[in-house]
Amino acid sequence: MLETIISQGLKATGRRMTRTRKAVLSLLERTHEPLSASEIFAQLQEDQVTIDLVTVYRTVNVLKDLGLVAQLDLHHEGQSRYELKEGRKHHHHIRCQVCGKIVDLLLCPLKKLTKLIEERTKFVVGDHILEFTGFCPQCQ
Amino acid sequence: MLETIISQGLKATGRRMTRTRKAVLSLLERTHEPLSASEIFAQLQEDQVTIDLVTVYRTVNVLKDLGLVAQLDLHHEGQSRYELKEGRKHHHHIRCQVCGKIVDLLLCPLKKLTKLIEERTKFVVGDHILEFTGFCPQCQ
DNA sequence: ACCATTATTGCAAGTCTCTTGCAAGTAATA
DNA sequence: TATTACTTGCAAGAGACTTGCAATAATGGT
Ligand SMILES: [Mn+2]
Ligand SMILES: [Mn+2]
Ligand SMILES: [Zn+2]
Ligand SMILES: [Zn+2]
Repeated sequence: MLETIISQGLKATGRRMTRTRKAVLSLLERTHEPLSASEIFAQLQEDQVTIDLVTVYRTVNVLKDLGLVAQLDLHHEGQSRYELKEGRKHHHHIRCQVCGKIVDLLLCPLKKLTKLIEERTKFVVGDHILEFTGFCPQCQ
Repeated sequence: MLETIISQGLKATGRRMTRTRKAVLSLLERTHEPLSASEIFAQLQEDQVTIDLVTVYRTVNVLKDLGLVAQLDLHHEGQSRYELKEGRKHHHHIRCQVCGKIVDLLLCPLKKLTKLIEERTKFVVGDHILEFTGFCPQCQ
């Protein structure tokens, strides 16, 4: 169970499992789009969970430190989004530029390209971001 | 000449070529890395050009509207960067996570993938962003 | 070259996302 | 249950970017 896995990660780094961390985790677990801090905050308010926006930021940063959450900076959004990594593999996203809907692209075409780039640039390639925008079926 | 091309674009949209716009353009023209607004501001100060940071923001937005400048949102940078599109083709970037150096990748591997994504997601794909991070030759 | 028109600029203030300081609250361990 | 130290909420701050407005300057016609 996710909460158990994460409790271990927290404990291993001298941190504690708390009411608010459980609430953020459970929301991320049942949501299938990456959420921004303010969206997490708003949804938890709706769920009658007492939490401060500052705590949301601190919580997603802890989860990111533990490697349990990915932080996405989508083009021109001006805010980060967060999604659970646990149990999902590396992937990318496409976002509708009309309604904002975000869909997982369960692929990554960049393994070979990375090698080519390292040869050409003499960089050691670490990470990459890849994101598509367009019009979703409803907004065409 | 670039300034002539751009004067036409400005005029066609009821805008004017000004001292500050010339200064920003000439800086972007002679710079080979994408610049942030504050970098443009700082460099112009150094060049003895009197300009306000607000005007830099307004200028890059005008140039973006005219399709003459690309706005890049690099991962976790927290600020946008701008580069001239005029005379350069679509490409992507790699950034050194130590020193911040940004290098052009004169390639784009995403033509075929776009078609696949449209089939799978039923989105109409518009644009994409692709960026690599890593360690440049000096910082390894 | 001058004037009238209207876009542009600089300054101040505002917005938005995200971070930090600190006292009060609470989880973990014995 | 008592101790310890991590976590929280509130207030304040930082940084990127935007907006309101009066002063300034580019443009086009004379
Ligand atoms: Mn995803
Ligand atoms: Mn470039
Ligand atoms: Zn990938
Ligand atoms: Zn591309």
